[in-house]
Amino acid sequence: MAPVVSTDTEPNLEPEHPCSECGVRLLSICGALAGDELRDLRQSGTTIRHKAGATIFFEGEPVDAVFTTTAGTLRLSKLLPDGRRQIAGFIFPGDFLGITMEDEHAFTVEAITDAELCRFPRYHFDTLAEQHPQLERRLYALAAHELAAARQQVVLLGRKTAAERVISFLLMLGRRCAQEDRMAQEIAVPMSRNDIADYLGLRIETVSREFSALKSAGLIQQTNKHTVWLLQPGRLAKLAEG
Amino acid sequence: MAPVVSTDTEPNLEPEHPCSECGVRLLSICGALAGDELRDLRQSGTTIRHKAGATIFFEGEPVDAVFTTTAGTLRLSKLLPDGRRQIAGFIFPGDFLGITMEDEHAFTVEAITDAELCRFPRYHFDTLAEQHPQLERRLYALAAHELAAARQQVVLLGRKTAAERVISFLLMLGRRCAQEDRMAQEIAVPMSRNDIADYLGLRIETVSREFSALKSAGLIQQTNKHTVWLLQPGRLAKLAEG
DNA sequence: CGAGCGATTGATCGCCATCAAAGTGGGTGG
DNA sequence: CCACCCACTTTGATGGCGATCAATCGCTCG
Repeated sequence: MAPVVSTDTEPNLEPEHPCSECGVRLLSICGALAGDELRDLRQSGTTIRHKAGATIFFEGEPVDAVFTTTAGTLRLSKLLPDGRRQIAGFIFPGDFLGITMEDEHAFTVEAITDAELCRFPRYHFDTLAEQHPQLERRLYALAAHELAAARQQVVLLGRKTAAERVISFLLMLGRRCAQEDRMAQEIAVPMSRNDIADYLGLRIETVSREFSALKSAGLIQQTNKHTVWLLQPGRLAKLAEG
Repeated sequence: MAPVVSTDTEPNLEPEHPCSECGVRLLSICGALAGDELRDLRQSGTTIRHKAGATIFFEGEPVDAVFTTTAGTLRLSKLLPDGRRQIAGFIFPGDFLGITMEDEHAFTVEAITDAELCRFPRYHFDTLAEQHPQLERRLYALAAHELAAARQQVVLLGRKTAAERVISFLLMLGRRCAQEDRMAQEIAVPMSRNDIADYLGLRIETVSREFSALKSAGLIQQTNKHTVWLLQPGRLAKLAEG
């Protein structure tokens, strides 16, 4: 969710080290480490792969590991007893998964697309964090970022109209792929209408209608269901805030 | 917002030290420090008082300080351009105010009741945090806690009905004053109906109606507008989740 | 080509917002 | 001490946005 903090310089790393090829290392938690510390972390970590739709962990399960996402998109969701579902956030490559002090997961995490993660046992990760202030600092920065994002979502859900929610959502996705604010921007929308609806506190039909309205207003354009062009980012940004 | 982490032992502290009398020290960020470090922090800090309704800082202002709340209740809010307001959270005595990596405040903070805070210049606080891993760790724990709370609010706003929102809100307040889960529990509700409405993503009339409904259902009881008894916590808890 | 699932579009409903008016209580000044 | 005021709250009547119900479309895969 958070457009993650990046480091300025590439720490030394022997070329054959598997993490050296990791495309998201510098974006994620691992960027805070180098050399021996990274080797420590790596040795405790395993790469896990999940098919689209698979569950990484369920709400209520014990928190015994943390993760770094290296590929794919995940969703963080919660079910009410009667089946209503709310998605609290999406997790993209480079995002860290494991900001909590609780013993149980408060949310379920599932793969939206095929996904790949690095899994680190929690006890080992906690120890490492205690030994490396810069890692702890990075964790704090990530937590602060996630908190800001969650509060933005609170504003969206509490006070925005359906149209504003959908536009805000597209702009948020756009910010992730942002290469200079281009006039027209192509953005990937890996999640289904259902996921979007459950993220925005709407029903699938409403999301669909809002997409259609944006298309006929000439504000967006779609080639297929998972690719959207933002045609007028400036106007969209205004509309997103009411 | 977060029922804050507490330490087990009271660190040594010379009796005449002003912080030694601080009722919330052990609950807040300062509990991570003792002796010289606490003196450092204290020397950089000033006590500030605000009347009910006063603004501590506005959204968009530079973040040049962090705060610990020692008395009173604050609200964290954001205005949309057309005047719609969303309250992202309430801040109670002991709560830390300043979890961010941004240069500008994302939210406005105002005093709901007369309030008292300890104000610490940011540069000094950041330096102190860098020098004291246990302080950084405490900050991380607080951030993780706030994140969990914010995501709970996301679920509330995205998927709960008006009745469920009001009940969840009362239970959240109840958890703050929780002395054993008593059969009937008295809770303080320092904020106005308007604040409650803007927190729950509802209008004031709806909040009022839901309070009335809970009263006639025998689930709560009110002596005055700012005191509520939870008569059947168990049933309320069930109703809060749908 | 047909089955099946997700997405779209249309018709109607219901919850909560909005509009309106009356009630309540705390504070101030006479 | 009381009368008045004003802001907040409560209650009632109506309306609208988004949910729900329903039908069709369109794509993917067998």
